[in-house]
Amino acid sequence: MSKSQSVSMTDIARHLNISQATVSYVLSGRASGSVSEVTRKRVMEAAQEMGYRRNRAAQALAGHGSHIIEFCVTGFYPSYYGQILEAFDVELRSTPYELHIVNPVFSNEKEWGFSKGDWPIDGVIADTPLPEDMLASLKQRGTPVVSVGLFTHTETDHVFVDMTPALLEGIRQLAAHSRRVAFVSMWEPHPVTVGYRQDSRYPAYSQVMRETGLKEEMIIAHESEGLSQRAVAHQTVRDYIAQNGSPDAFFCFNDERAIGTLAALRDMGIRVPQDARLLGCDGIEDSAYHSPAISTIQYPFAEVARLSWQFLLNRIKNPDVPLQSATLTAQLVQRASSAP
Amino acid sequence: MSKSQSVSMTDIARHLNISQATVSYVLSGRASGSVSEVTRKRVMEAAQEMGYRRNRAAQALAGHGSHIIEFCVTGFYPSYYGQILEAFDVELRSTPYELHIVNPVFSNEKEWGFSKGDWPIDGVIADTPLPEDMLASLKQRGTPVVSVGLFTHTETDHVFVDMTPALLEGIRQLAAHSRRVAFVSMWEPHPVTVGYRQDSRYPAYSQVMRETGLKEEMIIAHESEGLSQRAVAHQTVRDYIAQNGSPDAFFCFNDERAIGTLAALRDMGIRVPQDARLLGCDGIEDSAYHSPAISTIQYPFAEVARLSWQFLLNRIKNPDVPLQSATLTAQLVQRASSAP
DNA sequence: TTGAAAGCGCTAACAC
DNA sequence: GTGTTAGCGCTTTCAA
Repeated sequence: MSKSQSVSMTDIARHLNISQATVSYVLSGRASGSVSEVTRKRVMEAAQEMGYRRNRAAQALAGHGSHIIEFCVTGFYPSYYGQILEAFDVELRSTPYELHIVNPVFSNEKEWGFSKGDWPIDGVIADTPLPEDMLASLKQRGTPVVSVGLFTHTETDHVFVDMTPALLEGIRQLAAHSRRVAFVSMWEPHPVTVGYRQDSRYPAYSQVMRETGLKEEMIIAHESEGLSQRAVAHQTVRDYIAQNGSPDAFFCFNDERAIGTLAALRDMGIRVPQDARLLGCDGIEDSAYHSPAISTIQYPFAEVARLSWQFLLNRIKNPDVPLQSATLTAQLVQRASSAP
Repeated sequence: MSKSQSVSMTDIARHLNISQATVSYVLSGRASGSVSEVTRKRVMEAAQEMGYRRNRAAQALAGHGSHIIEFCVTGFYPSYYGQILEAFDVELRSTPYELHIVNPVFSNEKEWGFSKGDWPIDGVIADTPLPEDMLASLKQRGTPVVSVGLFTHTETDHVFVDMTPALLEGIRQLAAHSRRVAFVSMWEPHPVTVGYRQDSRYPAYSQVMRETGLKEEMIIAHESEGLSQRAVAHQTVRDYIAQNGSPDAFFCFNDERAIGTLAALRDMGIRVPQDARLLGCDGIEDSAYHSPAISTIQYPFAEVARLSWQFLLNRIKNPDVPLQSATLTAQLVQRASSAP
């Protein structure tokens, strides 16, 4: 492995015959008031010429704060991830902080001696529930955590997205004109979880089925190695219909599955919305561009990013503020796919 | 800002009344053969109990290598970014390396004294051309760089994706049955660039227009603040058709613009492929799921990730290997949208 | 088998 | 104004 040829402050100091501390003062701009203009100029020029770049690892080690925000999320694709990441990225653009994306599922594996991502961090944003031990260790060391989305930890700062009202509204509309409303889900119905909020999609679906006296029809399109969510949904729904005939309404766990379902229906010659109606969830951009446009529950990407960054920054600057939490209410977006 | 409460090796050493070096031996697993089993056990247990986590900044500073791979790309969304990022993420999952995503456009701004992303890095993968000065400074310090995709630097290791054959094939097919073939582009035609490869979409389009004697029709759908690529294309193409009547074929700069164009055509009551045919570029997953399915030039995401990671790792381990380069040839994927 | 000590590049308190 | 000095948490000789 090649030795890194970086230019250090010491190099500049030696070159200029001054002390390294002075170089630090100038380059960090911290006590630059107490450095003569002449020296300042010389340092800046030397830094430029010699190609100096700071070493953030050293800076973080010596000083306080790394300006790293660890963003816990389970992938970069599909678009839900892309859109939430983009929203946070935009939010941090005008700050000195930067996103360090970590997948808690894999980073926690102790395969490499220790997990990836053990950088000194100033805070974490969790778009997915954190493992118990990770949460505990963050708490112990006093690292600010904001948890975000549908599965927020209730004991950390959080921005919760409440889909229940929109979910009930949307599924009720589906049910109002249908005999069979299927739920294209990701999982079998869940036992109730603790420590963070329960996913509200199945409960909402189940409630409406009870209200209307319709029978629950679960179509489970799991995560699958090497297959996209929409590909799995496509196939699963096609098989399901072949075996069971078609429901006349589909509520899908997310827009990915809604898109896959739409493809399946097209394959089977079932027209949307005339023969079967469709409701997705998340509000990724794609849902609006399909034909027919897919009705969905709109996740407020930008607002989530804005608010949670505000919470996090607030706590970084002032660790002792009381628990910050907010609830954003997702909206039902009616489009052609669910028109009665 | 709260003082970080982390447990250090020194803490463990003090607790166990041994030297910090020994703790390092055990915990890093480096010279663990030469540490007694008893000591090893005690250290491991203490580390566990006290909640030790390594400090990668310190590790990187003291040792060699940070295991950070800087991935230069200009965003997380739309899906092209998501898919390329996901492909690399998968590739690195089984290694101790991790991706640090940096947008060279913004990271290079010197607004905070220095740019973001000045971490010690073991290598960089560039999905977008790097600014001259960044490239020079990487070269100077001997950091391995692999440049990737359609705009590869020719003087670094690179994995180039050649779209030209597929492009020519696709556009020729479009032209063969049409009187007006428009190019829904991102930019006005470019002057020739140096140092890295020229984008081949306009040249291919232009060549086919010359071959067939058809007139070039450029529809420019720029990047636009706060509007997605497909939204801009949607609007731009709609306006264009309203003013100029409709071409009977559209070659689009990427699938995002193809999706936007498809929406515009739908708005205008122009049927695809009967009245107008459509060809996209990139091969993002979405393109396959639209109706009609959109023909496209398939970017080989997984192969690019696999090959370029191989190149990079190779050079990290052996800095003096001769220039590594490969060309992957993109394939035309014919789907309903361009059926004659 | 273990410990002492130097040093990675930087910050920050303090002395001159 | 500028230099001296002591770390930050870790790796890595070199001695013991």
